[in-house]
Amino acid sequence: MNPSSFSPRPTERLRDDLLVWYKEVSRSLPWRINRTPYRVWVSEIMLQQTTVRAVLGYFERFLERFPDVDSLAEAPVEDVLKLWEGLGYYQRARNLHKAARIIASGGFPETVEGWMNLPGVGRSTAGAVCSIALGQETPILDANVRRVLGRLRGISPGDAVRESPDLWELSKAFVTEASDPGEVNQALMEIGAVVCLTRKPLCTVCPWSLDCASCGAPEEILNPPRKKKEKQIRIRTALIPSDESGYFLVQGRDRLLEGLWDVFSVSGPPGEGQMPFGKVLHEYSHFREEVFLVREERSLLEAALGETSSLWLAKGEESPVALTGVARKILRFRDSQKKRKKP
DNA sequence: AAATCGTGGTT
DNA sequence: TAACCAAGATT
Repeated sequence: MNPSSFSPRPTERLRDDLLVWYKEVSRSLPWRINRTPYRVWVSEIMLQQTTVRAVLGYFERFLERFPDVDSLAEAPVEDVLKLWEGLGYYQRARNLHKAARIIASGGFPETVEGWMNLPGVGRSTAGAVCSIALGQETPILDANVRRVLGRLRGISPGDAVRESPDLWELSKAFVTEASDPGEVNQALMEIGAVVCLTRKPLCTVCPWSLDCASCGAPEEILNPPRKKKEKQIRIRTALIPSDESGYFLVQGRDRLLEGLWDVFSVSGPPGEGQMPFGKVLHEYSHFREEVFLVREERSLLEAALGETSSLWLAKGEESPVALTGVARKILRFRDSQKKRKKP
């Protein structure tokens, strides 16, 4: 906490300083250049739980292939997933596509409530789109803003429930009567992304250092350890044709990885007599997976597949369908690769 | 309302 | 290297 001289200025003054700071240091990002509802919406969906760096390339490719909402609506969902391949949280892509078809027939929503009716759009994303693309005084409360405003007012992450009414109200105060509410919201996110860092915030370069209830606070206050839940380990065995000519691909599970393609596998460890020639580890949000790699006669695999719909991907061929992350790891796997221990 | 849903980078 | 983290939404 700040010493006795601590006396935060009114929100309006804080906003002014924030905007001055933002004008000086803001990164030039493609979705900040041309703030149409379509571009802002797509960027906000991609940026959910995803870093700016990871999104940049995807955003450019996506807008080149789908320059407007009509082209997105008309596309098959498989094409959308292929462009999303590797970005994760694939329900975002499916929801984006669904929403595009709704927008294509009914037009873009013009209110927060309207946007929230679209699949994949919650209050924070709706607030971002309405402020950035439509100039409305709509607040946001994403992870950045929750952390920044929580620290400003001394609300620890433990106290700040996900939908803290206090923090929503404070966020609303920042955009109220702002000349460019979208600019304010982006500045709030930006300061969270580059100054008010989760672990070690750069308070010395923060425009609010004299106003912040948490400036200089120890790290265990700023970022208290969360409850750690042990990640369950699941084991699978990927079955790869022994002639090494390629791979059988099958579709992902029900909700997890829906619509993506994976290397044909069975659950559990290799059976008796199956000597794995490799192992691939993969980490998901809430569990980790060990995939043993086993060779089998191609004819045996075809029999095992039975009626299961599958695709054949020749070795070295670029996949025309969207692959899961773990599938791409398996495809990259080479027998020769051996882990070298550091000297 | 706690669980679910991906991935790549950082520490 | 294991753990943590990033412009959340949905059920």
